[in-house]
Amino acid sequence: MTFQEKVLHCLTQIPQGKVVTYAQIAEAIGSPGASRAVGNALHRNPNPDKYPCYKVVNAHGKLSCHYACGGLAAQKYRLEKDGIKIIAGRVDLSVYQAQLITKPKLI
DNA sequence: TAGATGACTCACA
DNA sequence: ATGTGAGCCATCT
Repeated sequence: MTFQEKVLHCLTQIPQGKVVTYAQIAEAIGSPGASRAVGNALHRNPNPDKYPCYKVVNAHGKLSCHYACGGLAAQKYRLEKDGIKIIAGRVDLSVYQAQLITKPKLI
């Protein structure tokens, strides 16, 4: 399982109405600090339709301005549709940050 | 194999 | 609050 596979798998584990940060994913897949690499994996997301990459935000809860699957507007739209309130272009991590209990390595 | 790149993060001014 | 600089990891060229 490649790094990208792990990242994508984590995306499928994000509960509806929640979001996660890049660093969170990196830590969940066993590579804490690889937040940048996570961004890379999402950038090369092979199935943007299957993997909810729009649920991934940076450490400040802000949406990625480089989101390539419909643009920032689409990302915001999907998040709101998931029940996530966007405030000033960002989400309230203290409320919407999900706990990534995903452990691809153990499965 | 080495160097450059990026959807990041943290610390400091 | 905003801007800059350095560190980080996986992938690309």
